[in-house]
Amino acid sequence: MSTISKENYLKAIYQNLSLGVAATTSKLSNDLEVSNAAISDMAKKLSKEGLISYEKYKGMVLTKEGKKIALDVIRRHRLWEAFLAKVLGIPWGEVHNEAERLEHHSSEELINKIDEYLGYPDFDPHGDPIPRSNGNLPDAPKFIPLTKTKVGTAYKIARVNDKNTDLIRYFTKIGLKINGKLKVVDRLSFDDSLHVEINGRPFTFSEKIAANIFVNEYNPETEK
Amino acid sequence: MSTISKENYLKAIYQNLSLGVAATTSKLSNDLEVSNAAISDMAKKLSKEGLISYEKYKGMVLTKEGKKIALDVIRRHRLWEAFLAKVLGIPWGEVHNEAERLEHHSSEELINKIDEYLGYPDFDPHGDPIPRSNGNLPDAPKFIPLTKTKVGTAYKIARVNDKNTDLIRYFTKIGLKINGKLKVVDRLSFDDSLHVEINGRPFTFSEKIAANIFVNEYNPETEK
DNA sequence: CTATTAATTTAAGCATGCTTAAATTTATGT
DNA sequence: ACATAAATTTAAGCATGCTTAAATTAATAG
Repeated sequence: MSTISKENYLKAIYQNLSLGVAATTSKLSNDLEVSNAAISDMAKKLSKEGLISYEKYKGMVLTKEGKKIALDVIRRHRLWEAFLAKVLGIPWGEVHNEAERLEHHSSEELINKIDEYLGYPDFDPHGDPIPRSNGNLPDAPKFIPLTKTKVGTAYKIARVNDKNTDLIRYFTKIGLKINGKLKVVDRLSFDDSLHVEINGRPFTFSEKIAANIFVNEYNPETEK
Repeated sequence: MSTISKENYLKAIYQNLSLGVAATTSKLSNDLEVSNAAISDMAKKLSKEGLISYEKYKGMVLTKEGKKIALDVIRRHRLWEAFLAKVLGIPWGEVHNEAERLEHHSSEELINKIDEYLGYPDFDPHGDPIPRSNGNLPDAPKFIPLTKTKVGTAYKIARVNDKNTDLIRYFTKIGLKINGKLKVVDRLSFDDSLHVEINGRPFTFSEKIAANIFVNEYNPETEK
């Protein structure tokens, strides 16, 4: 049987794997803020239930069924984020924490109603793609980490990491928003910090901040 | 510390006491669908935490603090019901089950946003009063159970029990709605079944159904 | 290649909130 | 009043999902 805890484990495994990061015991221990022993324990259970495949000391991979559950949890999470932001005007930096709890307590019918209400959106307020009810992700260009962009080039801001409320508040403050334009002015090789321009104003991002921002090619034709 | 389970116990105790029903072990066991032993167990814990006062074999009473939590859970429940019905158009018979889960997973900020969005409503879709954020209940005339009404009199439908989806679906089907008019035509002494008129159409309610409907005086002046 | 370090797993234990079965207390009928 | 029934509590046990500490396996440096 699936529980809140198992949903969270599956989601965390999915999110690591989808970023190309191995779902190891220590990585998950860090992500989920529980001990290594707890991860090891749960890995056995999820494996026995056929939701992950797991060999001792080797990390975890989702089975088809495990992936389906993970995507469903993510769907619920992102739809809640979009819904709360749109209807209640909750700031995009704060919807994550609410969604983190609500995602485990909503019927499929409720989630589909929210989806319908929002007009079947493809992305949540942070630019993350929302899995459809059939489990597919909408097509979208692959996100480019701001850390890997070219100096002198303009990009479209496509996604920010949804997990840090304070950082997103700062983004709001400086006018950084999804689908906005960002120009990479310079990158200091000393610390990989970035000089960028947003709405004509200059800002400097540490590498750590830049790692939370993702962009796409900027296409002046399709933008206003 | 308060948990989902404790919130549910406190809510159930409150709801019994507010109907003038003693919060005994067996009553709560029935309401919460757990064993008598579980109730007994929890009674000790809640008592130790100062949320109820409890003497063995004597039933439970909420302390001030326990009542505060109970009212807060009820507030969350009823605001969710109102919100889901209004925004998503979820039928009034179905919002209860969703609210039953969401009530335990919403921050105070979220609940207050919902309250604000709805314009600080006094009643939920079933006619139940919504506790305010300060813990007070809105003033309202006391509900009269349909079972205690006078034959030949017209009443305003004020509240229905929110717990039975099927029954509420039936109410919808026959045009029974909150604030609607209902005339008591006859009561059979044999089984206390009621003949009523709603929108000019006659219906018969068993006593069991009537016990789930509550009314107020009908005032033709204030009604349209 | 081996010693040391890092990562992971196993073992034992704990809190929560249930269960069933047995014991106990309270209520009821005559 | 007193036997019986009903209600309640106690006892023992279980599943979940954690913890810390010890044991084990894998990775890495020299």
